[in-house]
Amino acid sequence: MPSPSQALELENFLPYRLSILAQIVSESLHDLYAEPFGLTVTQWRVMAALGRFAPLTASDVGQRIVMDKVAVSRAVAGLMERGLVERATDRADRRRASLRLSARGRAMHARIVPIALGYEERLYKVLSAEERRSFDALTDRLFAHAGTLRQAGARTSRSALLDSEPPARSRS
Amino acid sequence: MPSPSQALELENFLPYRLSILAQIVSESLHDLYAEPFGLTVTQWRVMAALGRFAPLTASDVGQRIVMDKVAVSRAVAGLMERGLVERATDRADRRRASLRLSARGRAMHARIVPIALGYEERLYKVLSAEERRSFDALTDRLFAHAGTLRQAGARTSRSALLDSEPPARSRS
DNA sequence: CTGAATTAGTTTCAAATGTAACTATTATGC
DNA sequence: GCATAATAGTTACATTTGAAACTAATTCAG
Repeated sequence: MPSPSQALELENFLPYRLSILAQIVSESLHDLYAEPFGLTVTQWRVMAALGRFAPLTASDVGQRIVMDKVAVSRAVAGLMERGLVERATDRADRRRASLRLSARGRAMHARIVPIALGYEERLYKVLSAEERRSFDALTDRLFAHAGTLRQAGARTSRSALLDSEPPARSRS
Repeated sequence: MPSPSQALELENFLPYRLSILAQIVSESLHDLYAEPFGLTVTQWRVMAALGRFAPLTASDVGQRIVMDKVAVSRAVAGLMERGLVERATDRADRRRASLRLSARGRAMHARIVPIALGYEERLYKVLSAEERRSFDALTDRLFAHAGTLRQAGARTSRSALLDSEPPARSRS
């Protein structure tokens, strides 16, 4: 078996494959909540982050969902306009503001979660339970490894996601 | 084991995981070719498609790399300006134009391919050969299944990718 | 304390992207 | 053949997105 890799076979090229798989999945899911709830993908992710991890600052949200602070700021602005998110300025440090879902936001969140989980469930149906675990484990490792590869010579190094631990507050 | 899924754990939610994994991989790769070659992600994908599948029309390219014709048109315009791609109008059907890499384009392509494959190789190093095959097979199935799920109630149904067969020319 | 440096978050401006309209060419129905 | 429809591709406009500048508040050095 000579030269194992000389030609770039796009259809077998991992970055490309991941990209289109992620894209079709993300769009499919968006199709389910966009119209009934009027949320963009980023807005939904902010809501999901707040729904899961109680009060968070905008920066915390950004670290959670791998989104820069500008994107978070805009998504939050839109959500606050619609009364889905509440902001409370931190009295000790008035630069910060902790965010949480409002009652309306929680209600909407509660309606979307089953839709999202239902889609995931349908998608996963094509895999056996074991395959599913295997796939999760493999993506975890790929993700961690991709992060370390990126360190070597990258400007932005914001990583540490796929992680259920909070990102370690800078101050105690 | 009661209610197997009630809360949405973002960090374990497949669409989210796929999305950020694809994002970090795509960005890491882009870091490698963006600066030296001055290509956007879409331009590089067009070049990759042309590099692999000889002469293609703009529509063919779009089907190959899952990109709408406007995006292809713009990427091609940029590539032609730089003399990386050549266009030849089809004499039989003057709406069509077949695209191919120019000599310069082929030279650049030849320099980028090893970089791309090298990145893929480094990324895959975290998996054993068997895990790698397994991961590929699982993504294939997820992809195919995601496509069928999307059919049911989707406006755009452009699928059929991850496939090395050409997308069946409309005319013989 | 006072001034430089940090940090949280927003706003501004430019580039990228998507949708819809448009041009040019070919196919189809009658 | 001729009007209508369909197809390939581009252009125009409106929205989204990202990078950098900016505001406000806090920390840190001396």
